[in-house]
Amino acid sequence: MPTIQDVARRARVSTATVSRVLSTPEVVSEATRERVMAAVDALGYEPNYAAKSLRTLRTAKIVVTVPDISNPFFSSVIRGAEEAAQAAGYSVLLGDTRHSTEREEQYAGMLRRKEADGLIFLGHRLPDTLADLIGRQGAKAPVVNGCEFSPDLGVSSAHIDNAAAAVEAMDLLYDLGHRTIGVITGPLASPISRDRLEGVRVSAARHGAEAALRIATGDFSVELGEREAQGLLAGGDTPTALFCFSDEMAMGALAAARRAGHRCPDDLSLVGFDDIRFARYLDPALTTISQPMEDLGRTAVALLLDILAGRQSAARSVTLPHHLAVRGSTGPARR
Amino acid sequence: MPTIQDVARRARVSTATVSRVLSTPEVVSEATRERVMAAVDALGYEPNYAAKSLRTLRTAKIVVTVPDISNPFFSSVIRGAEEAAQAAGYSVLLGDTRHSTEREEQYAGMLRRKEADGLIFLGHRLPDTLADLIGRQGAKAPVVNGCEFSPDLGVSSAHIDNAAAAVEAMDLLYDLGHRTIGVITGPLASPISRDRLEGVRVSAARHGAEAALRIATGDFSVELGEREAQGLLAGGDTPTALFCFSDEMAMGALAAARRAGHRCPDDLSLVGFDDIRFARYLDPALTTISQPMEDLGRTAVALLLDILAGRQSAARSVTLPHHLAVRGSTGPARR
DNA sequence: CACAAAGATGAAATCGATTACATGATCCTA
DNA sequence: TAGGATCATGTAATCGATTTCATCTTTGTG
Repeated sequence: MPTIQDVARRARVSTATVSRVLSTPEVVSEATRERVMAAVDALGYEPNYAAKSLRTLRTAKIVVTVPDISNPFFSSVIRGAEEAAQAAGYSVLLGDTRHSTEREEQYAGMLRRKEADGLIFLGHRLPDTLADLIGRQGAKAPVVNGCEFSPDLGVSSAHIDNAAAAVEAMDLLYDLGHRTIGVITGPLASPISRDRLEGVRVSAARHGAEAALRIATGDFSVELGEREAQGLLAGGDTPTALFCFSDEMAMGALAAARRAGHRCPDDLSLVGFDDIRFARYLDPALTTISQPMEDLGRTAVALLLDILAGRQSAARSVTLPHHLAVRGSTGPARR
Repeated sequence: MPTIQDVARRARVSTATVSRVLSTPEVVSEATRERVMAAVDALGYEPNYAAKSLRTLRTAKIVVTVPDISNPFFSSVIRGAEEAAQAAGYSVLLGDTRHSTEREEQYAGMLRRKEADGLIFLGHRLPDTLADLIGRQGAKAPVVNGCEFSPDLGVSSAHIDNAAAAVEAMDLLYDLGHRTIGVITGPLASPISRDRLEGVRVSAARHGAEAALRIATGDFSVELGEREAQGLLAGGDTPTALFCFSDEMAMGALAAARRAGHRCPDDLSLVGFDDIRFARYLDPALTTISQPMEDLGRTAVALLLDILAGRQSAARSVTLPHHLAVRGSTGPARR
């Protein structure tokens, strides 16, 4: 691999000039510039990244941690993040934490080692390492939350209005005449779940149906969606509608309902959350809250870049629009 | 941020000793080691990554490029890759190429800049940059293919026996009495598609049904699966079974079939490929070729690590086992 | 007890870039 | 035409680690 020295020698200039040609060509004379570029091309020179990074203290990398990359919601958010990062000259270090605190800490360590310039976390847990960092640097800490909103963390974030979305979903069901409604939440440790649950309660209260709520705790996975739905549909006073906090869980719930002999939407209405690519291909097509997943990723990156550029004094939280996509899985309650 | 100098000063030793304590503690006396570690802890020292990398010429990073991270097959492979990389002390740089040659080249450039030690590509296109590298270094080039097998590229790879898998899928359909069978392939530029198509033809020939094959070209996406299925089901001499080269396309095909009034599996049998997490939750549960997706990722990383460790002289290709998961979407042909 | 071997540590070169400062050449203006 | 301003380029310090080689101490052996 040729170094800047080789290029300098070949072009008969100093390394300083080579460096200038590559980063601030306008201060170099036309003739020299051409000579240097010729040498660069001839040798196939590319600046060594580690050397550059050591000198400039910039890595042009951001870490994105995610509890499970094989979850389509997260992979779509990552996709948006990767796109925006790439466009801004950054690359993405992927951290699949598999819900493990230890791995989260490990990835957070990359910031301390100057292995990355910033970090976006898509889960809800803020690793201790980062909490320290935020304690010291406040809003200047290069950390952004990808889709949850926890005002108390003091971290910028991109998210939708989860409570409002949940209200819309529940309102739809009540308007269709449902009374006894089952809800399968995500892990309650996550603010995203708590916000949605809050929305569920608000809507139920408004419709005087709080006592008719049937709440089960899931974890966003298709497996638990199936199991919890089975539980909800087994008891007496069976719900006539189910609201799942993720499309994956709705998929599981649909399978459970089918197995229990309920037809959707005739016997059971179903609402999901996220609007993953497959939602509309289910049978029936899934009514769901549509989140701008890629945009969440892009926005998170934009927030992080603002911090890295130093134009950010307080934590900002951006609320992106969502909408309720009404499809075939919801229908009037049968009496 | 404290540097190795700060630690050395505080522990009253040279930087060489600090470095030794951290990388080869056994050559340092007990007393010194403790003194140094105390200083490390007190200062919260972490070795600067760029400096280390500059000196050692190792980055402990591998690039994984993928045509579309939001595709569940790819995200599962990536998941396995990330896990294996992490376990071996490497981290993963994610390259979502969005099927763009330009982006592929861009990521390949990371190898030249020593921004990463190796690269795994999950698509089928080998960027020119890498072709050069392989031309120069042969099997020692730190490049591995993630799921396609192209012997002519001279690149190690991890994959299943796609042709054999396709034969099994088709045999199942013929054994169920189907004759006119529709096939929705992936892009024919990809060897993976061509191998599977070859398997399809072999099975058809064996059953004397080559003339009854109906072949459409898809791109692995749910959207094209739907459209191509619609086309196949519209013509005269409608197939009674469909074999799709991805579960996503099968999902689209299922939706198209439903819309066209075919019931699955009564009127139309359906076989997918991949066995993504959702396959078994479709209605009916999808019969499909089950690929060890995470294992493909892990194996690709293992191959790459072998190359990086210098214990690899010729390109190796590892064939992992697959199996045909027979579920509800296939049934006897109605006459 | 002398001398070699083994063990522990330090001094300094090195990796490959960037950049502050110095220098020399050219140009313009009074 | 002298003097400063402007422009182009070079010299060398610097970023923060690792590692070779040298030095000094300790231990072991005949």
